[in-house]
Amino acid sequence: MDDQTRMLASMGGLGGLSQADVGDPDSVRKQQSLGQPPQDIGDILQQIMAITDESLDEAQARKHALNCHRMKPALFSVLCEIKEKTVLSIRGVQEEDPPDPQIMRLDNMLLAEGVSGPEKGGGSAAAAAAAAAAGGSPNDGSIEHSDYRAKLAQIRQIYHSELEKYEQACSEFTNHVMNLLREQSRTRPISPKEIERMVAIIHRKFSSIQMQLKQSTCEAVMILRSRFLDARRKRRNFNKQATEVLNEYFYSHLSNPYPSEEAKEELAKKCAITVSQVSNWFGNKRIRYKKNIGKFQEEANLYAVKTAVDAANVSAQASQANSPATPNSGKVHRKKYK
DNA sequence: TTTAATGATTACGG
DNA sequence: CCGTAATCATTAAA
Repeated sequence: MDDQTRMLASMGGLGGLSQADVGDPDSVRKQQSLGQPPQDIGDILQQIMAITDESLDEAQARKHALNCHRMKPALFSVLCEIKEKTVLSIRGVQEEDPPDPQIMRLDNMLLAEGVSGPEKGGGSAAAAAAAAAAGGSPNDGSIEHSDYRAKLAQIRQIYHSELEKYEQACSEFTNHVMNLLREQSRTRPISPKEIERMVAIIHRKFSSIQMQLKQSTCEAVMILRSRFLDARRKRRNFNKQATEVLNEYFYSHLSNPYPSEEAKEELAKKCAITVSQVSNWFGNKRIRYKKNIGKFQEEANLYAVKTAVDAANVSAQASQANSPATPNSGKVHRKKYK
């Protein structure tokens, strides 16, 4: 619109309103070559320039009259041509820009998270894949997962409704502007091409607004993911029996508390946790024990006598060739390593 | 509500 | 990848 106002201004500057040599010499020459007296052109231009000073009704009538003037098509095309030359530099600046990498990244992510893209099927599948890929716990994952899915669906719904709102607003605005420009093209040199360009500009603006929506949606998804998929936020202490098994192993191998992969697997099975959880536990235990042996002395003694008792039981049972009950007696595995 | 315990993650070295 | 050490975030205890 800037160019249009400038156009008017320049016309006003050139005009002198009643002079015969109004406007670009080119245009005058063209008009003359069409066999029209220059005075006619000047008169029309004067009417156009004066239109803003008239009352609304007068202006309306004047516009209609001008639009029906026999000179209108020729004058219109000439003015459009002049204008095209004037705004050429501006138009060169923003041509078709290639797809913004930023928005492509956002789009890809939204698609991957199942926020945009096809309907529910794809979405939940993506969510499931994401949850599984994060090394989810097979245990209580179902509850969290359904919760996660519900939240994701909520985000998706908001996203889509917002998107729809934007699109509607965009088309509404576009229509409005198009109608306005079409109406104004009765008295101002606005070519269809220019209207097209304006529409493109509007779409660009709206898509940049949409990018903000996508951005914030992505953020929301990331937060959601970190809340539900980051196990730190959903930590559950191991149950009593599991820590007992782990501690038993730890204190009975205090001189070398590094379970082999095999041993880890067995411990994991016994404790109903994953191998990596066993590794985490031993890592934490070792460092914390080392850091403050005194604090763990009591615990160490406790498990020492425990294993001693167990050992005694085992030997007693072995001597009796009997072992039906006591499922939780930590069988001391003769380890082969070292 | 403050504090200790605890499982998980991260940074870094081998 | 495995381990250590520091740190985070949550849970249980005070």
